[in-house]
Amino acid sequence: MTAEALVRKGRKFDQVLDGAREVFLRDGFEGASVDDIARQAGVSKATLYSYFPDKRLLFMEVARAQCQHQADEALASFDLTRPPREALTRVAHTFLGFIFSDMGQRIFRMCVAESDRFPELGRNFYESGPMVMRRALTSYLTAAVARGELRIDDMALAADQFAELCKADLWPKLIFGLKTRFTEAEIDRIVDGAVETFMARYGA
Amino acid sequence: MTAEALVRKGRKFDQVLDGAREVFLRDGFEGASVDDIARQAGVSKATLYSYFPDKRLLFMEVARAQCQHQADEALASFDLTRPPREALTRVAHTFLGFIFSDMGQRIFRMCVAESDRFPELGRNFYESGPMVMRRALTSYLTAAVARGELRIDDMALAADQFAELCKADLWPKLIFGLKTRFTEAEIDRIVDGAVETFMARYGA
DNA sequence: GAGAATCTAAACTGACCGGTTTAGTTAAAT
DNA sequence: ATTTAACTAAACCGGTCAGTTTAGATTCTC
Repeated sequence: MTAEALVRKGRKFDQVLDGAREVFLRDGFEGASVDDIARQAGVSKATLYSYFPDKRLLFMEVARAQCQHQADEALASFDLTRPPREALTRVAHTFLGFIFSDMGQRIFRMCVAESDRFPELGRNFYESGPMVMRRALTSYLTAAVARGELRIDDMALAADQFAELCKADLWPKLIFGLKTRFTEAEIDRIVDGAVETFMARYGA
Repeated sequence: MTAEALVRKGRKFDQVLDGAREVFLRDGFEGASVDDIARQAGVSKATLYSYFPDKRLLFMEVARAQCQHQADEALASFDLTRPPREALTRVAHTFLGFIFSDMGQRIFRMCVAESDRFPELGRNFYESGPMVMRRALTSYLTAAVARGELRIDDMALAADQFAELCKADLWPKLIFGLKTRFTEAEIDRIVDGAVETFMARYGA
């Protein structure tokens, strides 16, 4: 008996989660039927219900795992030692690459839509979304200030401002369906503009 | 026969729209049942269906009207003649006052959630939401640049950046349910920070 | 290979929902 | 006062969905 057997009672646990993720992300919470999920997972409905007491908890688990996964991935490529313009440009591209991805959008949409039905979901997403970005940026900014490369009084505010600057123009267009993808040039315009504005305020 | 009788065939048209708005904003598109709407509107289901061929079109009409109404309201108080710090601070407070309102939030949530089911909805919201803000700001910035109070190369980018700066920190917390309202001090911190950063970049 | 745990397919329950219909009532126009 | 347009309440239809049950098949363990 392995350790996780206490939680994952059977061998098809992962199949269920994978199928649920796929269908939930495609159709949303209400749009996804449990029969669809079971079919997608290649599992009987009874098996699914032997793992999760109801649809709501299955959804929560999918969302939680997905947020976790993305937070980890986002944190992977951070270099605290580079000078501000370079580091910020790089962070911005990573950040946008994620929130503009199909997966990132779907998760955002789902969290916004369902976060009053599932208050935990919103909090969870915030923790492993905006909060991760803020922490990563803050620690970089702190290091850069210590090196005398930046001058910042309110570190958290500076981090949040930079994140917001990166979304200018593009994010609303994406989220409300006016565009579905952007050229390198469009992204560079925003990122360079964000870095420029940030440096104008906080550059040493 | 009045002019609007061609469109509003009967006397309870407004009742239906009012009831629909209330229920849709409270429960979302899927969550709202037509029976609920009819009950809330104080109207029979048959009457409701005599005005609108189906639930989807009723929803679209409610959303359209609501977006229009808010766009008009937002544009009311703009003073193109004031100096940047004052004008921007004022715009920021108006802007935040709206997007932080209960109504503003609900509409945003609804548009995000349903804008792949109803592509028109997203576009409509964008036109009478972000786009209105951008146009208003752009025209102010243009005037201020002409007066020599600001120096801006990409007007649209500057406008979008300012709007984004105003949402730093607060907006994600609100939208993901970490907080439901903010103190004056919390808002001032963000608005002042936004104006400061904007002026650092674009001040003449 | 026996027994226990896990899984399956499919039928079923009970509830809800969008939309229609019916038979009759209220209000407005002439 | 009569006609006509708008409205009502309630039953009804076809369909979907979450969740349960059943009877049996598969897989794992020892």
